[in-house]
Amino acid sequence: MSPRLPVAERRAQLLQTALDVATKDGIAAVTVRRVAEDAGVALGVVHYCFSDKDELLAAMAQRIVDDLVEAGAAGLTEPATTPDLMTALEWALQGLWTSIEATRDAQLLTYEITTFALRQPALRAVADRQYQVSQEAAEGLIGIASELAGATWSRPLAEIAAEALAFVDGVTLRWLVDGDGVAARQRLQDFAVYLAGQVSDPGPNQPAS
Amino acid sequence: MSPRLPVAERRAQLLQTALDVATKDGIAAVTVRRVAEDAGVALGVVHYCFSDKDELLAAMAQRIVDDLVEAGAAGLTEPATTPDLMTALEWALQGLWTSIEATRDAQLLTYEITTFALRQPALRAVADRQYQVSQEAAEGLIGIASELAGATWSRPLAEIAAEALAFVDGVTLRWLVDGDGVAARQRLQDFAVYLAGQVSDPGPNQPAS
DNA sequence: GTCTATAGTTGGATAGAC
DNA sequence: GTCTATCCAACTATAGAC
Repeated sequence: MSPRLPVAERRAQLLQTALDVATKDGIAAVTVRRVAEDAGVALGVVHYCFSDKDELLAAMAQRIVDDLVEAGAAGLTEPATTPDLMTALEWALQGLWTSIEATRDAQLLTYEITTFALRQPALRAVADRQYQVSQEAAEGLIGIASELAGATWSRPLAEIAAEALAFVDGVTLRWLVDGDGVAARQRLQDFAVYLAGQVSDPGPNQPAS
Repeated sequence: MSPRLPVAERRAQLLQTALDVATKDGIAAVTVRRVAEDAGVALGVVHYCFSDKDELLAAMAQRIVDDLVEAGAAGLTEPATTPDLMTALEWALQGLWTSIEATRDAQLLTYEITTFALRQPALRAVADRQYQVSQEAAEGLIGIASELAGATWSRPLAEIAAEALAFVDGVTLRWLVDGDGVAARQRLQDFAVYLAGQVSDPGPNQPAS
């Protein structure tokens, strides 16, 4: 059925198939059989490319984190005009939310991966790295927003970013349950106001009052 | 091995065993076999008490939610003195955190249940109810704190509580990964400061300056 | 009414064919 | 080097014994 392929290409194909399955039906639906079937290869081919199921899951988790890095970097394009801090933070959070809302299943999957990784000692590093990457992305996003506005934080950027990350996580999780995107956006808006207050120097660009 | 028992008692026993398994090893470890084995009964007994595995899982989710209600109610005891708003909010959040920190596995399980329920159309109501209950608990806790201080919120209590709930969720999730309880407590402390600013009337009891 | 013994399904892994 | 055919373990569910 499927033509003979070098192992590296097969691996990539199977990894993508596994991610498709997980995104669509959850991590519990990822079985060696299901992946083989969806990819159109025999069962054993998966075990030829991945020593066991755990290696496949670890590769999936790694890919998701890598994609996160890429998406985070892509979202950090600077606008032409120079906004005040609150406007910059609103842009950052609303832009972030737009991409979250467009990838519901992928968001749900990241929470599944996190809890899954926390239960499996072998995947502990995956969860750690997931947050490390998210933390860096948050610092990048908030750092750029404050640079645009020329503002200076009154507390370490890392801690500001950690709080923002926690809030976005919580808001996203609730949105996954209640589906209320309007409420989620409003909560992020409120949080932008809070963040904008965490500065020692608000920068040169102040909003018209 | 195990003596004959009326179905209601068996059901309660098996439900508790299932929760113990899930708390210890995750929801994926909850199999009909494992529950039967840990409870010391034959396999079929579980199917006699629960029509199928889904009913067992649904019952587990319901029990967790019920326990949440109970724990929330228990935490709402009023102290003797009358604090200012920020002190009251700190008490509320730090007390909440103490109970979260003491039940790490149970916290992880609630996130697992949430994502699990979101993947299973039949359990959709479980996730909804999980948040409904949490929301009510949050409103209760924050409502009491502000009543103690005699403060009046500038926005609907429901929305204040929703934001606090989101933040606590996010902070807890991260703590599950990085284990940094000190950082978590500090984040909740910062959030208490934010909340204390969300009033139209801070109440009669002001902190000594 | 309660529990046991057994059937049938799905899953992970591997020896060996090409 | 790549893939197929097969094995064995673990699971859910039920028919029927006590």
